[in-house]
Formats: sequence, structure tokens, C-alpha cells
Amino acid sequence: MLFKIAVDCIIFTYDQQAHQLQVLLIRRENAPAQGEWALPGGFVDQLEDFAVTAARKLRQETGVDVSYLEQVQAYALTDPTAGQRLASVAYYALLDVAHYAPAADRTHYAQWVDLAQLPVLPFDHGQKVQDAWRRLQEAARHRPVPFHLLPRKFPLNHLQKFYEALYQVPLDNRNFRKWVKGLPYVEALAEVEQGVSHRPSQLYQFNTAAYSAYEQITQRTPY
Amino acid sequence: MLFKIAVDCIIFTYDQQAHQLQVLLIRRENAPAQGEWALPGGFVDQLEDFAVTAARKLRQETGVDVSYLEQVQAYALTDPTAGQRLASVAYYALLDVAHYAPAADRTHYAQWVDLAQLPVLPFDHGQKVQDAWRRLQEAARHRPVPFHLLPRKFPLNHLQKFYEALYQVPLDNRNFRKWVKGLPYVEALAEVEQGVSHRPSQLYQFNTAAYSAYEQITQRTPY
DNA sequence: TAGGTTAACGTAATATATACGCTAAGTTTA
DNA sequence: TAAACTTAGCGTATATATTACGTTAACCTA
Repeated sequence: MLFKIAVDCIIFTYDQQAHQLQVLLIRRENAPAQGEWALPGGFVDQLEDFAVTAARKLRQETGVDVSYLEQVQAYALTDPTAGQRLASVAYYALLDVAHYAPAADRTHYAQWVDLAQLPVLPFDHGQKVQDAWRRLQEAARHRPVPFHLLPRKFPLNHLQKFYEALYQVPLDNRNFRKWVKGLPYVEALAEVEQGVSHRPSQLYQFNTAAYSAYEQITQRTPY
Repeated sequence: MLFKIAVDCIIFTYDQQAHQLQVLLIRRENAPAQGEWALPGGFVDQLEDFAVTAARKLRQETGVDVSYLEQVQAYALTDPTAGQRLASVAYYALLDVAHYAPAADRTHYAQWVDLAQLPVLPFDHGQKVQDAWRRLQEAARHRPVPFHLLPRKFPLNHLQKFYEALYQVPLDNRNFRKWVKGLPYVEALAEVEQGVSHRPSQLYQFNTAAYSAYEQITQRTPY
């Protein structure tokens, strides 16, 4: 039994204005579900790892390389409308919103949509977004996820807002600050925010080398 | 481009005598890699969810239902020897060793093998076992994994040995005991071990209802 | 200058994790 | 039958993380 295999991509970004995680949706040009908003992707048409296919599709769609790409899982389409056997592999990716925005004249075809206000998506795309989000939440406990979605230099407040959006919980700013200060890979800069209408905050940045060192000593016990 | 899709199954069990996690390997009957030890599985030949396919293959292989089945991930075979396009989806499962042991006359075809002493496996099966193990370790932090692999009634010592095998670290028996006592879903019984050549231990069992209640209040914060 | 807003520092209480001493209750062996 | 051995099981002290919340400082706007 033979299958066509599609890759579906959940591309996350973080909107600093709205303090919201967003997902890139495109309007489908072909049937089925023609004209509806759905996840970008396409059929696997090269002999290569699925991750490579996903990265290629994303580059074609956005024109830039995503900075983080992980598989969510594979899905069998149990109800294929055509006689065609279909399977799909979902990937989630991170893309700094500053690096890609749909062209103004293309907002009808590609758009960032708030995770909290997703429309109903065709096929199992809704499920895939939820699964990907869950995976992203887990990944962020072990990996430097936020730094892919924030500008290189950022105030602690922005980092906190990001976590609040990711986990959908309010965080205490004093405890959050304390926690971050304990992370050796987030380093303070001798710079402050510009052009804000309140006391400007000190800026911080991610230190890759310090992270690598830290990662190795983070071996959790079973309980 | 069309693909054949295989499911590969990593079936874990726990050997109480050896204090070792084990994986079920079968001897391949067909080429490629004919005669070598490899993961059980087979091609997807029905229009159904991959998990259903995996469960079915496992039932055929072992004659029993596994108690836990989760997808690891999908893999593209980047180097298919035949012109055939191949993809595979790996699943890991848990099976109490007491419920299934290869028949004595079939040990040449199916065998439990210690995780710590796996032979070199063909294709990417070695990688898949490692990935599955990692996933199992993660799952055990959030789900009642050990209780699928231990007898219904067990002494705390056996539970500790299981965790030591899963994470490959020694644990302090006093602290471990304290930790378990804090888990509302592991309940003490009014029974003790039989036939051991030392002081018999009190027996414990998993309480499903208590676990469900506990699970809901276990909402971890971001940090 | 007053009021609003966020930054930034701090303290106390609680919970969790880690290290390790010790006694108890069985079995085995001499 | 007593001594030696093995694992069960209890407890205490210390360090580390988490949580709650009070307070002042710095900058903006009106």
C-alpha cells in the first residue's frame, strides 16, 4: 500500500505588541479546502529527510530560513476523501517576526494569526497546532526557545511576557527576575531600552557559549 | 512521489531478576537484513491510524495487547537500497514481561534483549531505540509508566530498581521511599512479600483513581 | 510638581531535594 | 541458639528552589 506524504508546518512567532504567540497560516490555493486558511506545507517530492523537506518548503514560503525546526509527529489521514492514501508529518518551527512578515499585498494569502484566536482549520490542522504548541511548551523547559523569537537584545520584561504567552499564565515579575538572574546564559548588557514611555529597562542577551556549558550540567534526577 | 510506510515497534519490558530494561527483538525472515536481529513491525497495509497498525502488528507478534503505546516519531529512510521510497513511523510500547515471553522453541526468532547490551541493529533501528528510550524517560516524569511494567503488587524496592534502570543512576533508598510516600497514587497494602531470603517488604499498588485526581492538579509553572 | 508606570531590590515562609545516621525484622550460617 | 548478614524502614539536618508579597527607584506624561 502506497502513500503520498505531506509535511505540515506550524511556524510560531511572537508578537511583541500583542504579547501573543502566533502561527503562520496560508490560504489554500488548491482543492481540497480551497480558499480556506490552513497550515503551510506540501507533499514530499524529494528523497530526503522530512526535516529537510520541511525546511525547504518553509524557505519557499517565507524566503527566509527558520531558526529552529523539530518534528511533532506523523499523522495518518484516516478519512481521505479521494481514493489517495495520505500521511503527513508535522514540523514546528520558530521564526522571529522581524525576519518575516507577509508582504502587505499578500495578507490575503499568508498571515500571522494569534494562537488564542485560531479559526477552525481544515483536516486535522487544528489538532496539529495544539500538539505543536504542547511540544513547544515542553521544549522551552529544556532549550533556549525564547531567544529564537525575541530580538537579540531584550528587556527582562519582554522575556517574561513571552513565557506568559507560551504557558498562558501570569508570572510574578519579581520572582521571574530572580529566576532569570540565576540562569548563567542570560547576560546583562550595559545598555538600556530606548523610546519607552516609562523607566527604561536594562537590556539582556542570550549567551550561546554559556548555554552550552550549562546544558551539560543539567542532568535531572528521576524525581 | 509515493512511499511505502512501515511501523517499527520498540517494546519495552522490565526484567525484575536482572534489574534491566529490555527490548523485544525478532530475527528478520526476509531481506533486507535477513536473519539479523531487528525491531518488530511491518508495512502499513490498512487505512487506519498508525497507532492502530502498530497495535495490530504487536498483537500478531506477541499474542497479547500492549498496555501503553505512543509514537516516537517518523523517519525517512534516506538511503533506500531498492528504488522503493520508504518511510517509517516508530512506536514504543510497554509490556509486562509476565504477560509475554517468547516460547522456548522460538527464542531464536524473538527475544528480550537488555537495553544496555543491544547488538548493532540494521537500518536506523539503533537510533530508534535510543529515541524511544529517551521518550520513555520523559514520559515517566509525567505518567505512571512503571506500573505498566511491574506486577500489580510490588515492594518499594522493586519500584526503585526500575527507576534506576530507566535513568541509569543509583538512587538513595531512604530518599526514594520518602518521595514515593508523597505520591497519593501509590498505596500501601496490608500484605508483605513472600519467599524472599531477607526481611519481607510491605507491598504497594498503583491506584488509578487517585492518579487521575492527582494528574489534574499537577500543573507545572514555566520555570 | 503630582500621578502613573514599570524597573529593580529585598525578606520571609514554604516546599522540595539531598546527604547520611540509625534501628528493626527477617534469613542464613556456624 | 547466637552471630553475621541483608534489606526494610524511620528519622534528622542541610541545602536549594519555589512562592508570596512589601518597598523604593527611575523615568514618563500631564
